[in-house]
Amino acid sequence: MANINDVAKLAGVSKSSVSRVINGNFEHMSDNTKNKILRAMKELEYSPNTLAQSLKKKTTKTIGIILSDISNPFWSEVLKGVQKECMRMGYGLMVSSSGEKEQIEKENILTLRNKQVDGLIINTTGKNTDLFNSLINEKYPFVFLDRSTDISNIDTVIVNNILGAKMSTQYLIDQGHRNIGILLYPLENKSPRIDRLEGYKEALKINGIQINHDLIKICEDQNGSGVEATKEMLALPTRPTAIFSTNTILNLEVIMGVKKAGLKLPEDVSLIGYDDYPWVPLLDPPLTTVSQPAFEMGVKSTALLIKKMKQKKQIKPKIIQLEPELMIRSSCLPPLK
Amino acid sequence: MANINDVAKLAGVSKSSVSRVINGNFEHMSDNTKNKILRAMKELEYSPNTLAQSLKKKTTKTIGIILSDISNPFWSEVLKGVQKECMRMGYGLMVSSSGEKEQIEKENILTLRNKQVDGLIINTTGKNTDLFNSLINEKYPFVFLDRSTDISNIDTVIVNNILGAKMSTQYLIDQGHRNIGILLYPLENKSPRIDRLEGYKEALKINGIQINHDLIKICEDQNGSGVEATKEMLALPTRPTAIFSTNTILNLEVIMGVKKAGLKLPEDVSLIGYDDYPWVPLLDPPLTTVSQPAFEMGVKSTALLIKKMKQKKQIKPKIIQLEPELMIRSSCLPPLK
DNA sequence: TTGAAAGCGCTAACAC
DNA sequence: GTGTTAGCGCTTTCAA
Repeated sequence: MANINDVAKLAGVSKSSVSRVINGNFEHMSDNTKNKILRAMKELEYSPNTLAQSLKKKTTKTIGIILSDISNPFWSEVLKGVQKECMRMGYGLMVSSSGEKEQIEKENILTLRNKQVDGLIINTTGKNTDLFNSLINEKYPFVFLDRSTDISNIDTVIVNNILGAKMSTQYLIDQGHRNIGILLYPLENKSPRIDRLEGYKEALKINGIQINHDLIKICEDQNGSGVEATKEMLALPTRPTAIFSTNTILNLEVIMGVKKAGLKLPEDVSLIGYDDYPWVPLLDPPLTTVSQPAFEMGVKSTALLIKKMKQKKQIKPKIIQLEPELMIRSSCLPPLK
Repeated sequence: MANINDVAKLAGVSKSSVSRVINGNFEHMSDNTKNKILRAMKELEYSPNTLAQSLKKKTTKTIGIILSDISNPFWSEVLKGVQKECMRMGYGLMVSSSGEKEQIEKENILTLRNKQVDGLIINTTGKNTDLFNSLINEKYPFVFLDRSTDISNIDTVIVNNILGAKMSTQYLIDQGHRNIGILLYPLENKSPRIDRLEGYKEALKINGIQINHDLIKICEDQNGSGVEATKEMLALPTRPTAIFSTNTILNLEVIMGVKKAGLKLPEDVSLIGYDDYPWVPLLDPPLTTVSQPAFEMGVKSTALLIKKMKQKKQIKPKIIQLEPELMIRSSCLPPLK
């Protein structure tokens, strides 16, 4: 691979001049010099070493994203949006995944930072508060995606999860349901989970329905736990006539759980899931779900980060809240009398 | 952010010594010096600038992947495997997507190369032969993933697509089907598509079934074209009693197409799809598909690339061929008499 | 309009 | 054991 010196030598000029054409600073350059350099570059198939440029310019034109769980198809869709916006803006993208582990999240952040990426999109585990505070201190640009933390004043792209849960719970209530179960992954510090439970409770409260804690199931993260949880819930004396599932994986496990309990969907029990995909309408039964604008989340968070990186002086952080949408299909029916 | 000079100054030593402890070359260093440096590093919260290290060491410990189409959930699964193996081996990962465009693929490759990533995993559009040849010339390490090209002697991770198509076509024939339709995206130079058509034809041939070109539908890439293609095929005088779909997106479109044609799956027409996911068994009907080891493809291609990068002298390129598996569910029935 | 020289943050050969 | 020095490939003053 040829370098700037090779080009300079071949063109018979100094490397400063070559650098000028690399960076498009021709204004005061003779056409002759310029052409000589251009020709030499072509001949050597030269293209500048981005690493060296970055070291000097102190910017890599690359951002990093840290996902909590790359397994969830929801994040693939988000990633697609991130990727697209990066491409459009001429940025590179480094991807990593924390697997919901605080420690790995921390390492990933540190590694990416050392690689000098210009900014970070973080779908945080919700912990690591100290680290985030120190990033803020250093004025290192980052945005939170989908999940916020206790730390206020961070640019964030988020979906209205209270609304999503409220809408779907209300929809079930409107159909006549009173015993509505909800399945969640452990709340920990994760705002979407907390908010979805909150929205569920709010809807019940507004409608004067007592909260039954047996109908709130916290499933273990990641291992088919939703199937068992569903069966347990359906074995309850106060068996729910409807279930609200708060995660893509859980949606599938609830469907399996209901079948295993020997019950029929939606005749015996109604179901609303979370997140929407092209295949959801083709499930048996076609699932009513809360749809989140995943792709848009990716695009918006990237745009927000890039904007933040570009502005020299601190501007007031922005919280972009997107709205979920209830996709009504045929997995809900009024309860049997 | 502190740099190596700050540490050296604070510890009262030269930066060579600091560099030594960064790189773990303590053997001949006094404990005293070492401790002074360690303390200074901690105090300044120092961590080395990877960019500068890379420029000097001529290796970035980062690889790049170029996907043809990040939209397909299949690639999310592959990416998961790539990500995991990168993590395990201490490599960073840069992700880009060509959207099946030759020109964008080329730009992506060039950009990543300029960013000095140590190697590339390429799920190629199948064109860009000249570029690949020049990479080979420069001894720049890359592996092909899922698709191969005319260029021989490239490390490649691939799935046996002929077998996948043959297995599923044979399965349909065994059920008594003779009129079997196949849906494909444009073959262009894409080996999996070519091979799947080949496998389909081979199975027919072995069983003495004449190929009917009306039953081979090439759908336009990416726009619901599969729905129309299915309807057209089902309107044929020699209407197929079974359909073989060769892509995740097409699977869904065929299901929709059959419904729109007023036909029932699997009673009126059997269907085998390609690629498997947790939600496939929950579709209506539970879909029989050819399952590809997507995650494993990601892991294996990464491992192969890293191995290739590490060996100094050229070793004979390796083709890793993985096997697909037919996941039999209930979307196929013997044809009506 | 162009070139010389310093320096981005680090490593490594060499000298002591 | 430790420091000096040159240099990775580039950009950017500054001077000519």
